[in-house]
Order: sequence, then structure tokens, then C-alpha cells
Amino acid sequence: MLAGIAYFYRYYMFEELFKNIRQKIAITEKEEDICRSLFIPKKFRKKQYLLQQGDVCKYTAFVEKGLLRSYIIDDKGTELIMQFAPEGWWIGDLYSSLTGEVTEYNIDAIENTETLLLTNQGYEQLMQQAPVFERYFRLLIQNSFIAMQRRLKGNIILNAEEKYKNFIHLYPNIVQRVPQHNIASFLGITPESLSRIRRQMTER
Amino acid sequence: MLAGIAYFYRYYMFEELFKNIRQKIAITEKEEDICRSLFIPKKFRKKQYLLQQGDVCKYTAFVEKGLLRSYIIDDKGTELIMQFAPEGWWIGDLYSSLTGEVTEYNIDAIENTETLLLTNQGYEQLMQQAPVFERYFRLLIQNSFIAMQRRLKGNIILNAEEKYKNFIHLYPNIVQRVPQHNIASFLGITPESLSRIRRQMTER
DNA sequence: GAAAACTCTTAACCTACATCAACTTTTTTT
DNA sequence: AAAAAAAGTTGATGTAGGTTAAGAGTTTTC
Repeated sequence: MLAGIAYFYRYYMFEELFKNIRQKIAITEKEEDICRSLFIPKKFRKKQYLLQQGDVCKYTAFVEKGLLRSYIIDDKGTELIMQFAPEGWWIGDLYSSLTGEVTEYNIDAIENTETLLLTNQGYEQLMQQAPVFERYFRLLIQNSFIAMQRRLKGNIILNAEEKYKNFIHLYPNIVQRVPQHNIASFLGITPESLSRIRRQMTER
Repeated sequence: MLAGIAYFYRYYMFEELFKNIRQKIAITEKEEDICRSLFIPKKFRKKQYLLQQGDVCKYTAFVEKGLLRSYIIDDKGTELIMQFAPEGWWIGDLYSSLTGEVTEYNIDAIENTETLLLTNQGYEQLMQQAPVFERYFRLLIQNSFIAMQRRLKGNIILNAEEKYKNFIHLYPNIVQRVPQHNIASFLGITPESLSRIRRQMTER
């Protein structure tokens, strides 16, 4: 009976992950089990850190429920949000994980969040034990790259208002869930500017 | 004798490519041959297009010698250079290749350039015939993603002068090889601004 | 449920960089 | 080697968005 509960619990925990994986590749029962053995469920309460600058990144996190953010802090002490990670997104610092160098990123929870952590070794093991994941991660990073390229482009050619409209269009759900100044930070504009832009948008 | 020359020629053509591949993965003679059968050597003269906006991207190019650029043209008709691709770099439009949608990118040659083209089917065949390349491309895109992320960050937090200095630091060789207004375009600043920045830098 | 800590708004002022326009220098074409 | 085209410079002027500062909500904490 206890085992049954544990099984159910584990099954429930991996729901989003397997949904996400199956959108990209076909996996067998066995490969599912490998995942269950390698991923570590972990919850983060609001404001709790998954990674802090100066650390070496040990995990890449998959978000099952909730919302994380990664950001850097520049010379003047201003935050620049690099990524929001709601349900179904991965977050971490690939560079630090790969090289073992310390990270400049901070990752913390905007909402109470349930994650599945994959350690760096876990990642290697996954690749060896279930090589289909080579393809899964290739596709994942491919999409991230394309998204990042677009974001860069938007960042250069759009003005502040267009950036905001574009953001609303791309991530309507995130707009509802994060404080406004976080969106400003993601867009690379000041909270004051965003506030003015929003007023102008309603005035017209 | 002719076969000998052809062989030598082909060997020579693939030099950079194999060097690049071997930095990431180990490949066998057989896999080398598969490459030789799938890549199409093609030269581009200065200003010649590899891809134009409105086309569907059919090839991804590896640069053996020379220098290509990819850029988009915004509403006001200004070019934004997304990438310079000197020897040892890949260039194309991943999104258009993957989806079959038309591209917004233009790719042309800044210098006379020798490339190896991989068609979209060629890519699929390569993956099937030599699955190690799944890993090669994953690593490749992983690095591109990290680089893109850094570029975005720099673009948001640095001022124009810092962006230029950063560029010189990262790509000293490219600075020598491309016209100054192309660098301005890559950095998302005007040629006039870059000219003024350079004057200020020598004055001090 | 009062205090403290965030979050958002508004206004006055400032600045980095864009725009426009004219001119010089370099490179390419014929 | 002249003409044309492309690349780079310089100055005057404009402006989007940053900065500073103060106040008004809102949410969290104890």
C-alpha cells in the first residue's frame, strides 16, 4: 500500500516531464524508469535559491509546477532577468555545468515551485543509459537557440513599447504571474519606462 | 591520375570541417566518407548570396575559407547583421530549414568564400548513417546557444563603447576583415556612432 | 492589525545615441 | 586613370528612454 502511494506520487511528479519528452521523442517504459531513477524531485519556496552567483552549477532543473527565474546582477546592482521558467521549462546554467566554472547567474523561485533536478553526472548517465536523450536535448537546445536568436533580434530592432507588446504576445501567461518590474528587467528597460508605456497603451 | 587529383582536391576541401568535427567527437574513416558523400563543395564570390529573405533555407553551410554574413533588413531598410561566419563556422537558418517556412535572413559573402553545403535531407541522412553526429550537432548548438545568450546579455547591459571593445576582444580577426559599418550593424549601433567611439578611443 | 517591505505610478530633468546632412577618403569599375 | 560607388568622418540637432525623487497603493511579516 505504501509502495502504491509512493508509486502514484512519483508518477504524478513526472507528469509534465514525460509530457514534454514525448513531444520530442518516443521513449520506452525502461527509459521512463531510468528517468525516475536519475531525476531528483525538489520543491522551492518563493524566493528560495536554486543557484547563486559564485556557485558552480550542479543541477539543471525541469519545472513541474510553479515558476523560476534566472538573472544576473550588473555592476550597478541592477538585475537582468535572462529567463522565466514556468511549467514545462528547463532552467540552469549550461556553461557552468559543462565547464565547472563558477556561474554569474542567480536562479530563484517567483512562485512556490516543484522541480525535477538532473545533476551533471545524472545527465551523463542518462546519455549513456538512454542515448535517445542525445536527440531530446539536441532538439531542446535547438529550440532555445532559435528563441534566443529572436530575442536578440527583437532587443536590437524594437523600441521599448514594441518589446513589451511582443512579450505579451509571446508569454501572455507569464505577464499575469510575475511582478511588472520583472518584465521590465527581462526586456532590458526600467520599471518606470514600462509603467509609462502601459499608461500610454491604455490612454490610446 | 585524375582520380588522384580529385581525391587530393576533396581531401583538401574538407580540411577545416574534419578539424572542426574532431574537436568535438571521434569519427572513423567510414564516417569521413559519409561526410564526403553528403557535403557539397561550393564557392561564393564576394557579395554573392547563399540565402535571401523569402526563400526557404535548403542548406546549412560550413565555411572552409573566407567569410560569410547573415543579416535581416528591418522596416526602415537598415541591415542588422546576426552573424559573421569565417573559417570553421556554420551558417544557415535553422528555423527555416526545420520548418520549411520562408526565411527572413539574407546570407552573402563578405569575401570570396569556399563552403561545404549540407542539404536538409543530407542532414537527416547524416544522422541516420552516422549517429555520432547527433552528438556533434548537439555540442555545436549548445555552444551557439551559450554564445547567443552572452551576446544578448552584452547587448542589454553594455553601452556602445563597451560593446565595441567587447567585440574586438572576442573577434579580433573579424575586426580586420569586415568594413566598419558591418561591425556597427552587428552591435546594433549606427556607423556614425561607431566612428565617434573609435575617435574617442584613440584620443585618450 | 500595525509596521515594514515591496510594487507601481508620476513628474522634472538628463544623456547616450540616433538622425540628418555635408564632406573626405578609399575602393571598385570600366 | 577617370568616374562611380562605397566607406568613413564630422558637426548640428533631436529624442527615447534613463535617472532621481516623491508619493500612493499592496502585500508580507510578526
